[in-house]
Amino acid sequence: APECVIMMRVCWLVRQDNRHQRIKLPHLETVMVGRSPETKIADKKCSRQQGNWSQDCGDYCVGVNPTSIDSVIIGKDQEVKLQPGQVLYLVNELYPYIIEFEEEAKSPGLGTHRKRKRSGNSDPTETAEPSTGLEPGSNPRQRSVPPKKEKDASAKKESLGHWSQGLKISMEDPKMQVYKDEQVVVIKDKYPKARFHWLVLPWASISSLKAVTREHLELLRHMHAVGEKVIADFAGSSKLRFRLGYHAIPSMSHVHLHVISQDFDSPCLKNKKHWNSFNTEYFLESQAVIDMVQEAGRVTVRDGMPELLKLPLRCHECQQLLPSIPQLKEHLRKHWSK
DNA sequence: GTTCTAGAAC
DNA sequence: GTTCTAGAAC
Repeated sequence: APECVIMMRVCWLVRQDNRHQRIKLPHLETVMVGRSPETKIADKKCSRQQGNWSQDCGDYCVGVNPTSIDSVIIGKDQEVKLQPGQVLYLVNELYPYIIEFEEEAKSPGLGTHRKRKRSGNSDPTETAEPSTGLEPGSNPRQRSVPPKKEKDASAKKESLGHWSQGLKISMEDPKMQVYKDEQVVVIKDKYPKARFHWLVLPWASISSLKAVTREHLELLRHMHAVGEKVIADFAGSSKLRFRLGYHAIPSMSHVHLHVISQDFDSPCLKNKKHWNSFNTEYFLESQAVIDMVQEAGRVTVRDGMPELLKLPLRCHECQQLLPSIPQLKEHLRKHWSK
C-alpha cells in the first residue's frame, strides 16, 4: 500500500538565548506564553498570561498582549503579527523570542505526537517536541503501520533509524543547514550546550576520528576555517569566546566538529558528562587534532577518557570546584554577566 | 545522544 | 521533605 504523508507547516516560538526549549504554536490554536516553569520566567513583572500566540495561515504568527516587537511597544490587548526576523520581547525588553517555521511530515490517522504521561501537569503550554532529528533523540521516520504483535524480524534496529545515526539525517535536511559548501555542512546542535553550538560535518562519510588520515588534513583545516567563519557570521558581535574541537569518544556516528561558545548557558546542559565532555581533555582541540594528523598521520586518544567524564565539576574560567550542576550553573552566571 | 525515575544525598 | 544524580531504556 502506498504511504500517505501530508506535510504540515509548524511554527515554533524560539527563545533567543536558549533558556528553554522552543514552544510549538499549533495552527489557529492559541498558546499562552508568560511566567511559567516552561519559559523559566519567574519575573513578577511578567504575567502568567503575558500573551496568547498562534500560527496564522501566512508566514507569521499572531499574538495578543505582548509588550514589544523590535522595540516597538504594543498596547494592551492589541493583536500583532510576528514575522520571521522580528524579535518579540515578552516584557521590558527582556525575554527575547523569534519564530521559526518547519515542515513536518504527518501520516493521517496517526498523530505526530506520542502520548506521554506527565504527573499532574495541566499546563496547556506543554513544551512541544521537535519532530525532526538533529543530534539524536526523536524518531527520524514516521511509522507507516501501527505496531503489531509479531515483530518484524527483518527490521535491523541499528541501520539508519538508530539514534546514533541522527546526524546523517540532519545534515541532509536543508532546514537544518546553517552553512554548506562542496566539502562540509554546518548545522545547529539540536541540544545546544551553550548559547551558540554548531556542528561542522564533512559530506564524505567518515565514521569517526579513528578513520582520519593525512588524506583528510585539508578537510580538517577547512572544517576549522568554516567553524570560524560561522562564528564570525552569526556571533561576531557577541564577544563570546569559542572553542572548536572533537569529543574523544563521540556518541553520534559521522565525524563532527563542535563549535561552541564558552558561556555554557543552556538548559540542555544537564549533567556531569555534558560538562566534562567540553571541559576536560575529553574535548580534543581542533588545532591539536590537525597537528596530530600532520605529524603522526592519525589521531590517537589517551587512555582513561571515560573516567574524565566522571571528574568533579570545575569551572572552566576560574577553576573553582562546584558540588552540583545547579550550583555550577549559578556560578557560571558571574562569568557571563560582564 | 535523550528521557525517565529510583534512591542517594542533602 | 526536596534536590540531584546515575543507570536503564530507548
